[in-house]
Amino acid sequence: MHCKNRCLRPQDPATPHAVPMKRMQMLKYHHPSTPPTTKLPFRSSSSSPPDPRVVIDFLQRKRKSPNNEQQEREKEKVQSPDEWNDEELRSLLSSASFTQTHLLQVIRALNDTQTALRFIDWASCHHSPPLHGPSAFQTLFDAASRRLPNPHLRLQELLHQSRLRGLPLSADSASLLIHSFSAVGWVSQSLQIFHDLKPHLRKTPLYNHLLHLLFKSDRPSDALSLAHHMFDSGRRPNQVTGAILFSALLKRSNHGIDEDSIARLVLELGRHGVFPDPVQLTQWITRLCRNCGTVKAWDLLHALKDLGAELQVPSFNALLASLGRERDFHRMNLLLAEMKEMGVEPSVITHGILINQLCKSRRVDEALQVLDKMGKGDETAPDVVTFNTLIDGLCKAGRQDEGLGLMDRMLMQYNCSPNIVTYNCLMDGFCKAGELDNARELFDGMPEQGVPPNVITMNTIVDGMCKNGRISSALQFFKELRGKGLEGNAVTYCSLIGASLHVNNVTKAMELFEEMVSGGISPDSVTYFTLISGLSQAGRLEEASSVASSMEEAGFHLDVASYNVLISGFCRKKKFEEAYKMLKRMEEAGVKPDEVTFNTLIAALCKGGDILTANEVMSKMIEEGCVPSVVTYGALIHGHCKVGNLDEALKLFRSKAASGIRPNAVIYNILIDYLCKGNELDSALSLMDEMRAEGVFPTATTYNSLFKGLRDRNLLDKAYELMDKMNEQGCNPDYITVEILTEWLSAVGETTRLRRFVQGHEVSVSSM
DNA sequence: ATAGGGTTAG
Repeated sequence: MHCKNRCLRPQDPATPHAVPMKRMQMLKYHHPSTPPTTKLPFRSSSSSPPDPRVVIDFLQRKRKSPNNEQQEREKEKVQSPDEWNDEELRSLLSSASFTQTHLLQVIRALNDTQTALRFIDWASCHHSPPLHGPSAFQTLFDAASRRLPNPHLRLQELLHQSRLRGLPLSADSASLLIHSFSAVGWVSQSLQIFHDLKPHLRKTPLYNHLLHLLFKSDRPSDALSLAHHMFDSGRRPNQVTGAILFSALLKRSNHGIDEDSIARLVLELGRHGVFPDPVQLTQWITRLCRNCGTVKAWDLLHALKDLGAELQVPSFNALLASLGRERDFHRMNLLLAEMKEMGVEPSVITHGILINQLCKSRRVDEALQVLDKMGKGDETAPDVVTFNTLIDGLCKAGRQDEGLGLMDRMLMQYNCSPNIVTYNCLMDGFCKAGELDNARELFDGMPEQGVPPNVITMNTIVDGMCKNGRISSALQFFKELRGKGLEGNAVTYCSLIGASLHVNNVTKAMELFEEMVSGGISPDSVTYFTLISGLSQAGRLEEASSVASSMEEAGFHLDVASYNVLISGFCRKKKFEEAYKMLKRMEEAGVKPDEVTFNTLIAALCKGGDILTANEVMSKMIEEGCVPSVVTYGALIHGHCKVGNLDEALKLFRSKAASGIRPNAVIYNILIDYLCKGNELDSALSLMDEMRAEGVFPTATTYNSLFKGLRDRNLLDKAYELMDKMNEQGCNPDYITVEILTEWLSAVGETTRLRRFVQGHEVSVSSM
């Protein structure tokens, strides 16, 4: 009786000891799915099984001890079972009750792997029923994994032997091997084992282990594919799967991966009842909002809600805040209604988000109403952040006095102490309103309230002083605080530099810049822009260009606005070559010229009377996908006026107005100015009427042009009429208005009317 | 929840 193809025949004369590899790979072992059909003849019917100990002794006694060379050679081969006296071993194991279990006991008890392998091979052929190979190897793996040190090396060798025999791994063997290999970082070996495993043996815990391994090995996208593979093959995730995926995918290091794919994964887990905890869900929502927009986050939240996930206020808050940032009040209201319906109580944060949104939308009174609806003295009571939001809102709406009042109220009615932010907001409000003294008073009171000023406080006041033209006070204040240990930062210097440039004090600006850099404060992109813009406007293009170079050297890229400001500077100096060079540099740097870039060039060309080239640039503008706007046509209209072609200017004005481009005050002002200069005062006046009829309010510039025209013709009464209109309309005269009228009205002895005008009273009635 | 800029036509 031969066991062809199923086992190695011990009597095969060609290969008594070493079996060629090809033959080896043909070895087929007994496998549960392919039960042996052949019955072996040497089964005895009798008696109890022999003591496994006896078998073990036999196996070990009979085993030849091969020399090292032989051992090396034989490693790659399945050991021939011929080494034992076949008949003797057969009779030893012939008892019918010597089962698979006993065989495994024998294998387990054999200390020596080589002997064990030989025995497995023998028993797979000669025993009846044949030994089940995968189980035998599982026994070997199990034993090897317990022996220290380096069980993984022994397991690797055994795995090799198992593969040589074409044996599939049992689920337990695979799990054991994967655990051992992954513990020493053998990721691809672990994956290979998993891959070779029959799909029905790939159980959830094994998936979990590999998912964990892949994340630990910094292969998040592989982990993600494995997870998707898991779901696709119908394997159910459990809580552990969820715990691994949720926490790993929220880590900073795993932020590169596709959010969509993650969202799908979260949903898939949810379908199996595995949900992120409320904190994780909130983090997901925040991240989805930031990276993919609120719609994705909205969908996820609602899908999870439908799947029965536990939803808590913070998750809603995250979504509400993001909807607020997008000004999506409709969805905010829907979500709030849903919360109410689900019985999720809004928290202080929820109310804070609402208040913040209302304030940012300039609806401060409604925000104050929300405050009144909140609790007092319980956990739904407004906190310092709530008050700060409101105070800031009031200040930004120019209601800084009410802000101050609210600061008192928060302490008195809510027992809530103002903090540094409260003070900073209020001081900013006073500074922006030009009430520097009030700001200073608050500042001086801070230490005794136990709220020491910080760098934001300093910057707020420094900027306030700068914006109110008090640069030397600002410098003085800065110096004073430095003496008290407060250090400035890029923002401090930015305010000071910007203000210096604003008053054309380039020397001071550069000095401050030097001081800043030598003080170890790195300029940021805002500082660079401030410098470039200020220097360009001051006509210091060389310096501006060199700052732009340092900006690039510092690793910042110039943005469109920076290039535009430089181009505009060169244009103002009529250095068109330089302007075009800058345009080229900009394009080379990959920054696309925008509407402003083209308008700058067109305006400069028009100003120089080169309408032809201006039109060419406008064609390029359209080619590049930019749409000419009111500003573009305004520049061209100005160009036509400039070269004395008022008719062409009006023609363009009419045609563009007809095609739906609404002229603005600037365009009317240009035309009115040139009409006045061209002695067409009546047309100018009727254009102003038209302007009003179109809903465009005349500005001081409009009136200035007309006053000049009227003065040249000495049309006093018409001037009084306009002065009244100006007052009625609430249009403040600027210094030019005052200059023209002062000169004209004093010359004709009508200074009273001028005074009344400046004070805002009616001037045309002569009974004064 | 707080601080600095935002370019073009009169």
